[in-house]
Amino acid sequence: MAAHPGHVVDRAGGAAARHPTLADVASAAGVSASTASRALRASPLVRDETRRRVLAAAETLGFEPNRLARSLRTQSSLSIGIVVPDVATAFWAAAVKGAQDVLEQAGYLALVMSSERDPVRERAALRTLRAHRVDGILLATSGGHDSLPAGLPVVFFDRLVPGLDSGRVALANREGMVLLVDHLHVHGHARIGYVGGHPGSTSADERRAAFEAAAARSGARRPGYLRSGDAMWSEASGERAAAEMLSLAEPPTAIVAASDALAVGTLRAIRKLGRRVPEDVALVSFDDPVSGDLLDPPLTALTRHDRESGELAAGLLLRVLAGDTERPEVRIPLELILRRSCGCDARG
Amino acid sequence: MAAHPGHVVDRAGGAAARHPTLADVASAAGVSASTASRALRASPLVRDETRRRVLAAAETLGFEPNRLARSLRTQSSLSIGIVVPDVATAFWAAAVKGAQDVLEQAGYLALVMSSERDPVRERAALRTLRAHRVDGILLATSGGHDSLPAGLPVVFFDRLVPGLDSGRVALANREGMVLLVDHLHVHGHARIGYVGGHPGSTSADERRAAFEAAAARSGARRPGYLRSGDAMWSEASGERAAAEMLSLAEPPTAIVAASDALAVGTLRAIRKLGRRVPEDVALVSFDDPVSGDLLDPPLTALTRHDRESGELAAGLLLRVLAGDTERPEVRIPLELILRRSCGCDARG
DNA sequence: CTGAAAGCGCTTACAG
DNA sequence: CTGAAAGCGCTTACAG
Repeated sequence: MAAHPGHVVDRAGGAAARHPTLADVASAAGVSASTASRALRASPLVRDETRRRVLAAAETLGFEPNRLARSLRTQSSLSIGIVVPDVATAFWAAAVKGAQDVLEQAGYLALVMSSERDPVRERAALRTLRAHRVDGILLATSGGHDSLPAGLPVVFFDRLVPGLDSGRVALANREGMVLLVDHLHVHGHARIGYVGGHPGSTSADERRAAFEAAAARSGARRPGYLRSGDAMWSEASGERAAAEMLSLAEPPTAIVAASDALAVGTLRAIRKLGRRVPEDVALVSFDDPVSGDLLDPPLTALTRHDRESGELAAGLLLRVLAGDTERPEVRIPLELILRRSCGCDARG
Repeated sequence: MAAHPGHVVDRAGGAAARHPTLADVASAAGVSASTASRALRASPLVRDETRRRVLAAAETLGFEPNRLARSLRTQSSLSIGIVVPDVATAFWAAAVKGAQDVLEQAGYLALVMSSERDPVRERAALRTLRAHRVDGILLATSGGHDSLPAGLPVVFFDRLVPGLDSGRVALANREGMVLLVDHLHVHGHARIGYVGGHPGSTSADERRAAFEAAAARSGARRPGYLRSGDAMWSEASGERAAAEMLSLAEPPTAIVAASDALAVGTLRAIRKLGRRVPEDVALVSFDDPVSGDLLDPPLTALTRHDRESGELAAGLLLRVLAGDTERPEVRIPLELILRRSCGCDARG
């Protein structure tokens, strides 16, 4: 398959043409490999005229330095691993993009992997990343953190595991939840249900705890008002949880959904039961869903800061790589967007 | 920053601990590096007892073979580059995920980059990928294909450039558009407007051409009925285009939007003008938007096949890498989802 | 300012 | 079945 060393393959043929090497450039320019290397790396040790010759040779040959060889020699891959539960989920897609942008800006290559919420696959991803000798890792963990590479800087984001990291970034889950519940109190609701994320992650646990604390103030806690979706926080699981809650003898008059997908599932459940939002049940969502203002009714929710999560995490990691010894925990503040589903009559 | 060779850094210290090397494993197991390598790679040339000793040594040392060194030596990186306009866009996020899954299944690492729809950045991404010696590329091009690495297998997807590739995958744009327009004809519409994607990409051009051909059959083509959004196919640009169209003296009675974002923008424009869907203007969308069934009104649209695009493209590339010489063009068929925005009274 | 030499961590003919 | 040696493509002290 691959060309045998020394056996040059026809460029027109099916096999890949051999990449020109530094030695090729050097001999074309009539200098040694050392000099060619220095010229390309803009070393001050090389004469201008020489540098020009080397650059010209590199240009005509279409030379692209082999990063693998360079990394091996310099003992630094200039690459960063990013692992998230699922890159195709809107939140992580945006967060990863944000992180990748700041990393590439700084000259790093991002290696992105999905753990599929499986600790085993997360461990496998971490191993692969280690095999590629990444200089650091951005991790939204699904539980594989028992095998964190020792000595490798790791910044946790969205899903935290205090103690083993080089920094942490997450949304202000508690404060955001308080915003939501307090607003429902303003509308006079006392029987408030909760459709939460699957316990075990930072956001699921923090949001739920904050909900319980805030809802306790309205004094109306009922068994069956506290429910959770599945590990994927899927729409379907939110729909199921909401449907069960709404079938109680005394159903809640308002529901807080802990995420966009859960909110959309809840909305679907309410719709199927033939109830109206917000007249029969008010609904607020932690994350603003896609086109949240165009849903029927427009959803009251917290602002999204998806990109920012990734950008901040990448920024922290970069600082650690630069030698900074601080290991801060950063929280991203959220704001309430008033629309119609809570009972407000705000225009979209 | 990096540990100097030979200078072992304290594991507890801030700097990264040196990775154990094959030589470390070999000496721990009391064999040569050659034998250690063979044992780890499951070569039949090594005695069972020896293999066991090597494996045990690797285990205790936490040895993870350096892929960079391996790739350099074997002249095969086992990595594939994927470049798309924007990984944070739902369609590409899903397509990339699909591709990544099949590539990883086959033992490849995916290197994912966004071109931001900029040919200059696309070229830069391709150069980076070449520097990392990827074995092949999956490309949803934004125009940087004048510098395609010669001899490297490239499979185009979603955005095609026939001729220079090793295969192509795209949605059945023409057939899908015909489905949409024909359905509007069924509802009796003769004045049909079009909010399309920015010209220059496969999907924008094919969809528009198909629309024009299909709409011509209803005989009612008006100047001003054919509009385009911006290069990002953004909601805002769709809203603008739709608003202009609806301000015509004789506005269309139905609109076809060439994408989900464009459709959502169009919906927003209609809403702001105080018109009703479908009573005043019917609306159909090429791509089904997120929660399309929960919008007000639920949107008639074509089924999504986001993941599939990536999976098929990756599959084609894998086949090329395995030596297959076919260079097929694959089209993914789309189906119509009838909801309310077209005038049907289907229940969500 | 330039070049010869060593070495990063692997794999793989080659010889035994 | 095992080991010594060469080499993948770079970078960087070291000597001139």
